[in-house]
Amino acid sequence: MPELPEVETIRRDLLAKVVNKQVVSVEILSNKSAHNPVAFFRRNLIGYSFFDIKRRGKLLIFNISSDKHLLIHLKMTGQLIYVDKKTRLAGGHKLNEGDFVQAVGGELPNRFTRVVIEFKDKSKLFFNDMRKFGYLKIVDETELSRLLNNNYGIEPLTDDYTWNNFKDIFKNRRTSVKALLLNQKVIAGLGNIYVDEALFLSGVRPNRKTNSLKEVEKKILFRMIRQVIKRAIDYRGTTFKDYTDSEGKKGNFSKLLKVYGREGEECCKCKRGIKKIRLAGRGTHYCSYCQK
DNA sequence: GTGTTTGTTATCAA
DNA sequence: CTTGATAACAAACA
Repeated sequence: MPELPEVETIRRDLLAKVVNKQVVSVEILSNKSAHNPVAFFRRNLIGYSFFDIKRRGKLLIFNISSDKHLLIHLKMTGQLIYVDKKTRLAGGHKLNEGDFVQAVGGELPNRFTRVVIEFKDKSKLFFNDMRKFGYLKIVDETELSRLLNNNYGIEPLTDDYTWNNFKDIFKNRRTSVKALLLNQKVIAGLGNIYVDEALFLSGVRPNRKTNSLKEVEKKILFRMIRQVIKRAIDYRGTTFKDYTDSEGKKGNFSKLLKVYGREGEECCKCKRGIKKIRLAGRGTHYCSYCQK
């Protein structure tokens, strides 16, 4: 379940690993995963390289050394794992730490590998995706700006993330604060895990209507969202099930989660039980004492 | 066989 | 027109 911190971790890692390396081959093992005709997809990658990697919300944007861009969305179970020549020639992709999660299994490609991009230095980038929700798509400048302009709200780690912009997202809305924060067109990058965490850190119940939040609650939420996102990036993301970084390693933020996945456990503040309900169609975790 | 997991979109309703 | 609520998608696991 890669959200902003996980996608950002992958972006930073891959910047150092694949930028300015020429693509020499592209294997598409599942047509569903590449959202272009196969011939178009291969023709627009082979022979080119990526000169930069950007991110908007949970979407990765690889700038191709042409006028095009490779979009990669991991959705729920997507992974991008990079293996260099040395590791490949060593006869396997197992890490000493034994850190590969189950879905990777230590072997690449594996049965969930959908796309493989090989670079001139014999390194390879594997796109694994158990559930085939994720995708790779090559778009031109026009389509890219259309997508970015229409689908993404304020971005927590940029200069756009100001108190003025944040408080505006509550205007003229009356849904639950959980649904609001999950809406990528309102605020980009949060998913189920970090919404629950940010609301706990702010002492706000997920089912509160957006127009019921007091100014001070919104202010705390504004700060806590940025804080939890930053901390999670510092810890290289959260692995709850399938997420791994570009080396197949798990994220370290999992043990710092206060409510997500902790149904029935003691609240770290008040020692009462963490509750789990269904809200906005999602499993929702909170403390009914600490969150008002 | 059933329920559960979630990012995003489609669809329908208000 | 806008906004919201919900189903659907897909695959695996308990």
